[in-house]
Amino acid sequence: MGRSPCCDENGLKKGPWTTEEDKKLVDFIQAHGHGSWRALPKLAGLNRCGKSCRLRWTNYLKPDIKRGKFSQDEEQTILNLHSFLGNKWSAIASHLPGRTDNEIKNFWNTHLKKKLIQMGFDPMTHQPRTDLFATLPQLMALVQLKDLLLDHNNNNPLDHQTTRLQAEALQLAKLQYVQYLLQSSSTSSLSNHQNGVVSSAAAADIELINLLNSLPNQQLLHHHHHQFNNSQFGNMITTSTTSPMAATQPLHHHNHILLPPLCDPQEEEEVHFLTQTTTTTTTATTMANGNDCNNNDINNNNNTNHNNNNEMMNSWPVEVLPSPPPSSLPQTSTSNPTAGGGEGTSSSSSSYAGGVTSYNWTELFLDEPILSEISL
DNA sequence: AAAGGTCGCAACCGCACTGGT
DNA sequence: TACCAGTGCGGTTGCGACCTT
Repeated sequence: MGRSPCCDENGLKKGPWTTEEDKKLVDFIQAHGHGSWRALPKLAGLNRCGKSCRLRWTNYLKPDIKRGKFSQDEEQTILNLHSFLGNKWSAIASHLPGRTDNEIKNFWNTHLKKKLIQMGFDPMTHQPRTDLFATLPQLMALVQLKDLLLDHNNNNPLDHQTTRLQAEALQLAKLQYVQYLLQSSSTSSLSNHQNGVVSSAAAADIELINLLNSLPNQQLLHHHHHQFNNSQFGNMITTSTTSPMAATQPLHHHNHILLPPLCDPQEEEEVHFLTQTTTTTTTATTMANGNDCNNNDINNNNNTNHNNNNEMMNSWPVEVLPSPPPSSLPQTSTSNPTAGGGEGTSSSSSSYAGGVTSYNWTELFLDEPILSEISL
């Protein structure tokens, strides 16, 4: 069970590989195979440890490695597999020819996880998060939207009613979040902590906290003359970040998340889109549908709410597969991922598909009294 | 133009597992 | 059975590129 000696013990080189080193490694492996990775560096004339050589070869230099952007199919495959394999990157990679576990892991952490969070899905379970806190990105978007609409349509300063609603919405959100923290501390989060495991669901919370931190402080304080007390909000953040989770998770700061995008945010023209909208209800619905990145015909959306919900799902191709049993959700057990849960190749299952198709943002929005009030 | 911030990816770290002795 | 080398794997970090102010 001994650990491999590390590179720094022998003054071996670390860090980025040069083209010369790459060439030495490739030439040697093509001529002799890698054999023993530990012996390889000396034989190949490299001042690196074997582990570093192995990583460089498997993650970058191997001839069959596919590089470049992930396709929609690949993206969907990753989502499907992750929904029941969890962070078993190597297992996921085995279903994506030419892609390495490292590359998939990076892609997940930088793109797909954010995407799910923005949509209100728990990236750990791939299920919709029904607590109000999970809907905060959309709630904030709605509040912002109200501002935009008023500014655009009336060209007037914000009225008191709007700012009051903004404050109420955030107060409600705050209370909901505190309740959420209390509940979760006695259930999943706590058990995860006890196991020394940091759940991605809680990581999602941190991301949302950051979102909260970035959005309303400026906006509300700017418009609301401090009716919504900044220190109150700050306390909420402080409370949350003192949790064991927060202590172990880096606080990634993200830019504003205005809408739950299903398309590439870079392709969205949010301001243009929003300022063309004439009613809040329409916009909330469109936000709920989320996928109309290239659709400027708002009136059409207004008449096709339900259809668009389906289109939303279609915009992100989902394999129609049976849902796995709960036990096959990502776990931290040490069981072999290939042994349980039926890690099939073409017949694999996905809870993700079921979760998405049963989820309706419109209902979530309009069932909230405060949001109904805003949308009137 | 420059400084600071953010993001994405390559590489590293360290634990876990396997098989040989 | 214990030890050790080799390897697999998931989490984390460092840094360059790009973006924003």
